[in-house]
Amino acid sequence: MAPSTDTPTYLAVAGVLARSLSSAKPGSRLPSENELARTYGLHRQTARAVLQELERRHLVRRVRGRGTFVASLIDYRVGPGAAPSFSETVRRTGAAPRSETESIRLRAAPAAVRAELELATGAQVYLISRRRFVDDELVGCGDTYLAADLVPDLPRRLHRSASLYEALTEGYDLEPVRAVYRAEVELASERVTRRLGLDAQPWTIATRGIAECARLRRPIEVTAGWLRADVFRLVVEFGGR
Amino acid sequence: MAPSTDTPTYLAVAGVLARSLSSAKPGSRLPSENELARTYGLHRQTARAVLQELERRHLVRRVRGRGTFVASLIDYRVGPGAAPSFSETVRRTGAAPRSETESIRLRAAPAAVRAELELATGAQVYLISRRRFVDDELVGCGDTYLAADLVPDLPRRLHRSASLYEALTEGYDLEPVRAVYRAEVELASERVTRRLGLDAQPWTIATRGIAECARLRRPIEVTAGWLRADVFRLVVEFGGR
DNA sequence: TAGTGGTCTAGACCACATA
DNA sequence: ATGTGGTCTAGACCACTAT
Repeated sequence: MAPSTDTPTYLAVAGVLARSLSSAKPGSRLPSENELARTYGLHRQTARAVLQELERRHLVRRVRGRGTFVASLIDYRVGPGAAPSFSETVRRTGAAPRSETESIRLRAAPAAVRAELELATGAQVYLISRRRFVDDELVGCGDTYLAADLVPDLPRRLHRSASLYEALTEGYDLEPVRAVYRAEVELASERVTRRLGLDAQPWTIATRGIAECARLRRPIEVTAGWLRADVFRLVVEFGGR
Repeated sequence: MAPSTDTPTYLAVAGVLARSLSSAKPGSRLPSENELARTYGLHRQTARAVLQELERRHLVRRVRGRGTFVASLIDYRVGPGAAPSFSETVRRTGAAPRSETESIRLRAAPAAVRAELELATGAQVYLISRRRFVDDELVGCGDTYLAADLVPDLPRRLHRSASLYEALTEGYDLEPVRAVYRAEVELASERVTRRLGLDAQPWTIATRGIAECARLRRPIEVTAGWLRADVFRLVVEFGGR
């Protein structure tokens, strides 16, 4: 409240709140902008700056009409051994992962995918669009391209909330294994922003992978995914342990 | 200027500027907040929001008293083969890297470092603090711990702007090779924030590595580094190409 | 309907960099 | 001395979510 030194008021208050947040329960609500302004004797815009600073640090998430809530970062570990699994990553933190198939569409393979899957010109692929949730909060989305001839009748056999991996292994005897994997931190495109239900383009962990089937000795799927970078933290590890 | 639709003014103007930025020369100056307000007929705070939005997207960097400047992101590629070199990474983009030794201090090894370097209790290490520049802009900093017995007389033999790697290979016949490597995106600590000369804690790519010497068959150095995430972009790659 | 966060204007003072 | 970005108050309207 009293800016005794040169450190700005909103950073001072943010520091106070930040310290108290470390022991707060994820998902619990913070004071609103108006409450904060009242209790610290600030203008609403200054109180707002406090909460925005906490949001910038990924300590809270704010949603219009509802409030400001304590966030908890999930480490998204990437190593030479294995590409990370969304569900396992989330479950390890004690939260509840959920994946939902938005749509399954049959279409001619785009050129890039055709090259990666070693398909002939005009070959068809299934494009499977999915959304990822943590504790029922939408935190990511992804697309998978599958050579259509390998998974006949897929739309009927993959239901909305089923695991794609399980469908492939158990339904089609395909055992996808990651051959190429790439992850980077990037600003969401407008399309991904819309899919995530956000206004402003969020930073994301963008992944792209090609999986092969050992039995068939050929690449069978291409996946691209985006996870909100204010929910997941990219961690890379080589060697050690 | 005219909010014909529901998309806010500051995002509309930011979109216009963002498109024009893709063909702008990195380092060149954007209009100031006041100029922007004048040309678009906005209040200064709204013009400010425009430039802050561009900063949030890492398209520009702003510095108090000087102005807003076009930024250029540098990919910081990490793969199973090799840990990236700061200098090579920067040089490949056509920019000018520079590393500067801030200080070299002799001290008892901290417990964590002692374990990683397999040193006896009370063993001494050199702590070398360095700063990283791109085109004379401070973009990172780092610390290196070296077992003191391996590099006698180091403070006199490593000058301010020399390469530490070259000093080790040519001056001491040590050939450090990365054994363990870890990179993650994290908010800078207050200490790192100060070293980077910033007010607000920036997001950084934080790295930590242990290097061994093949000849001696033992770990010889521990390094920790922080690079501004609005200057570098973390990219991880496995397999392929 | 009340409360939340999101946007915008008006106007002020400040610290800092440059000339 | 001027211009830059950084902070702060005052007060307004809006869209969205809950009840």
